[in-house]
Formats: sequence, structure tokens, C-alpha cells
Amino acid sequence: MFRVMDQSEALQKLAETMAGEICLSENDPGAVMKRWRERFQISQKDLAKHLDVSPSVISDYESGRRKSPRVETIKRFVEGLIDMDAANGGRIAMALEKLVSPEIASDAILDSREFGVPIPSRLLVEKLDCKVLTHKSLLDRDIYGYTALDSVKAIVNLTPQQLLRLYGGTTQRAAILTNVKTGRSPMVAIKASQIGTSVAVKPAVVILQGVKELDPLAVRIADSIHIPLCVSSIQTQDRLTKELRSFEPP
Amino acid sequence: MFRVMDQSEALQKLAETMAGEICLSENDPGAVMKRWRERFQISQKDLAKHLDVSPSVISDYESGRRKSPRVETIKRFVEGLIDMDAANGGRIAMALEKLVSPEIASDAILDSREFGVPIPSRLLVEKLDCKVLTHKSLLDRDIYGYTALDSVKAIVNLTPQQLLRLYGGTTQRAAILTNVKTGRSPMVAIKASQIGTSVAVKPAVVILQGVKELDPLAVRIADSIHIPLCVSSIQTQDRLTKELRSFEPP
DNA sequence: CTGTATTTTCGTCACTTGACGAAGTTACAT
DNA sequence: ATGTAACTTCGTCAAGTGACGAAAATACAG
Repeated sequence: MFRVMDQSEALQKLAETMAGEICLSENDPGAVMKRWRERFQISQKDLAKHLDVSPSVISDYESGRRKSPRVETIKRFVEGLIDMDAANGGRIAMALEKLVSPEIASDAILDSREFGVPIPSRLLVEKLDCKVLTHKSLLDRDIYGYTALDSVKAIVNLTPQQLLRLYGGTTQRAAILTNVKTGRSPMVAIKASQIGTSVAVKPAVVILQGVKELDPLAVRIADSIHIPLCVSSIQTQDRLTKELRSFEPP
Repeated sequence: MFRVMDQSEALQKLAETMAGEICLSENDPGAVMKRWRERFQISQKDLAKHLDVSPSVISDYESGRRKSPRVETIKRFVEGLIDMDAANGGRIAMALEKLVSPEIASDAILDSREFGVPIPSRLLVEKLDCKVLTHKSLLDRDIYGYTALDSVKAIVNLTPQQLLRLYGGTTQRAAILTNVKTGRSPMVAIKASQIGTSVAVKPAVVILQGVKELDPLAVRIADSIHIPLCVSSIQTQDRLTKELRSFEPP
């Protein structure tokens, strides 16, 4: 059922995707370089220090001053980001791996999408007709995509480790969970994924569907880890999936 | 169960992987460039003509005269290969996509591996204790990896189109099929995948396991399309998978 | 063997990159 | 308002790349 990729293989895949996207960008490798650095939450200054160059070098690349950087430069840039992330526990890389190389194919995954451009999470929350329970002001934050899970199937079909990765490692994305009765288990899992890390890697927003009676613990967890928790009024999973599929970034 | 990637998405993924591997190669982008070109079965002369440069330019890149080509150069190279393949029906790209982005995750796939270096297929054939029925002399040809399928599960779980792709599109690789009774269906499918193509895309060798009574038609097909057909004497799928996993390229 | 096709090697030169550092700009905290 | 941190812009120069074409080497068919 599942093909499990080991960690170094997944990291290599991530690195290749990053380098590949930079190379193949239409006109502006620099903009793609900047985007990846931002996704790793690393500053130009820190990256420059790590690569042993002056910060203006990074700025020149990302601004597009160099129209066509050399392969060696791209290699150092990509590996620098990954090495620095690894020195911080590697959580962002782990989260990003799933965008580039889905290692889990399961009918628990209803839908998964990458927008290509940052979108305020509020737009998705509104599309799914949600009531916002915590941290409403954080809905101005941008997301880059979403993963939608059938939480019942997820519990049956996925190992605890896989669940942890799916729930926790969706940085800068929305986690959408259907067929949720109280919201307790997902929120516990998401909180558990924060333990022992120096870098915040968590969903930008959690959207629950199917909630009959929301567990106050779920709300308290969302509040404590600063995640907007939203409950969709859409009654069926099929209907919610259809709304998701019809969501168009502006 | 299955996540199906559309064709342009898969091509983009292939292009990224190619560019990514070139960028991230340890010391020699040129050697990786050469490898990809060879896998597309395109000559330096034809690629040079397509890119509107002189053939010595391609040779200089691939030989490593340029230690660190520019991003723009890699982009043109990769896109040139893919465009040229597309003009020939796109069959090699379709086959290569599966190496870089497995779109089918199924328990029908027992194992799938990329060696990273070319290996004479004879070594794998010997590892699996095979009797060679056709085109023994072709076993000196190199393969780059293998895909091993449980043919019973494949028939149950995969669509005819997916079967066609798995059986037919394994260029420069070994196709290993377990729990095969007569060998007839796989060989018919492989032959069917050759129809209407101007570029030969087929397994470098077919290895069958579990054969009780080999259908002479299977042998005739293998003979006519110039594929070495081998029957492994290993009795169980588990045992064969274990041998595969322990196979070490020299 | 000859002829042809493909690939390789290498000198050459205009152009671009990698990198520095100075100066300027922007953002944020106090 | 001031001070600090992060980022941007840009002049500069040595080194490397992109590409040509001539000559040589290699591979293959008849």
C-alpha cells in the first residue's frame, strides 16, 4: 500500500526540486531562490554567513542582478538552506518534502494542492463557510496550499508517525480534516508535533468538518499554539471536497 | 488509492529532476548532462542542431570543460531534450517520468530501484537464477534499474492503461513479474505498448517468476520484439524480492 | 581498405558571473 | 526622535562561461 522513502532520499528529492525549479524558472531564478529561502525561514544575513559570503551577494542574486547564476552557485545555495535547517532539527525540510514527493498515497488524503502563489488563508476559510474560533487575526497570513484528510480513514490507514507528519508538517498550509467528531485527536497530534523543536512548523490554519460537539480541549490547544481553528458548516465531505476543488486563487 | 498526475505536471516534474540532478552533481554536471541525453537516445549532433549551436558546444559541456554551466544553459539543454522527445511521440519522457515521480503507488509494485550507474542486465539475471529463453546476447546491454510487479495484484488493482505504462515504459530497465503462470499476458501487453511508436521504448529484459508452463506465444513475442525473456527458478515471490533487495551493483 | 558520420579537443574572445565593500534605504524597537 | 538590524544598490575586477570553427580522433558501414 505505501512506499516509504527514507530520509536521505527524501532530502535529496527536495534538494533536486528546489534546484530544478530555480533552473527552470521562466525569467527570474532569483525570485525562486528568494521564495525557497523564505519558506525555510532563513534570513539573507544568516545564509550569507553560512555560505561565507557578504550579504549583498545574496541580495544581488535574489533581486535578479545575475540573470543566470552558475550551477555551482545554485548548489551551494540549496545545500546551504538544507544544512541550516538540519542544524535546527530539519523540521521545515521534512514538511516541504511532502510537497515535492508525496510518499504517502492513501485514500485518507482527499485532496492536496499547491497554489504557486501565497494566498491569505482567510479566502479559503470563507470559501469553506467556516466559523473561526481562535486567533482570527492570524487569517491574514499567507498559505501556499492545503492538505485535506478524511480523519476517520487516516486513523485506520496510517501509522502514528505518518499521522504526526501529515498533521504537523504542513507549514504555511491549511490542514483540513473531515469527519471530525470533537476535534480533539487532530489538535493533540498537531500539538505533539511541536514538541522538541526550535522552529515553528505547524499548519497555518486548521479547518474541521463534521464536528458534532467541539471538545473545549481542542480550542484550548489551538489557542495555546497560536493556530486559527475553524469549523466548516458544510455538512458532507463530498460537498467540502467539491468546494475545495472549485477554489480559485485570485 | 491512486493519485493521478496529469501529463504536463509529470513532464514538469521530470524536467525539474533532470535539472536538479545536473545542478547537484558532486563534481561533474557534464557527465550527468550526458547521461540524460543518452537516456533520451538523442545524439549530440541532433541536440546541437535543435539548440542552434555547434556540436562541439555540446561535447565541451558533457566532457566537463565547463565546470559550472549557467542556469540558462541547463534550462535550454533540459527543455531541448524534452521537446525533441515530444516531437517523436514523447514515449521516452513518459517512461522516465515514472522514475522520478511514481504516480502509481500500489501493492502491486513489489520493488523499484534506480542503480545510479549502468549495470549489464546479465548480472541481475544471474542474481535471480534465471534461464534465458530469447536473445541471450542482448544481456550485455546496460540497465539502469528495475521495476518488480506482482502480476496477479497488478491485474486486479490497475487499469489497462496503467498496466500498459508499467509493462511498456520501462526503458533501459528490467521488468520483473512475479506469480506469472504462462507469461502470455505480460508479453502481450509489452508488445501492445510498442504499437504506433517511432521510438523503441521497452524493457531491456523481462524476468518472469512463478511460471508453471510457459506459453510459446510469450517466447515468440519476446523473440520478435528483441527482448531477452528469462524465467527465474526462485520459487516464491518473497524469496525473489529478498534477492532483489540484496542485489548490489559492482 | 575508403568514405561518412559523429564526437572530441582546443585556441580564441566577448560577455557574464562571483564577490567585495561602501553607501543608501527600510523596518522595527525603545 | 535615535539606534540597530536587515536589506538593497551599485561600482569594480578577476575568473569563468558560451560559442565558434579548425583539426584530429573515433566509430561504423560497405
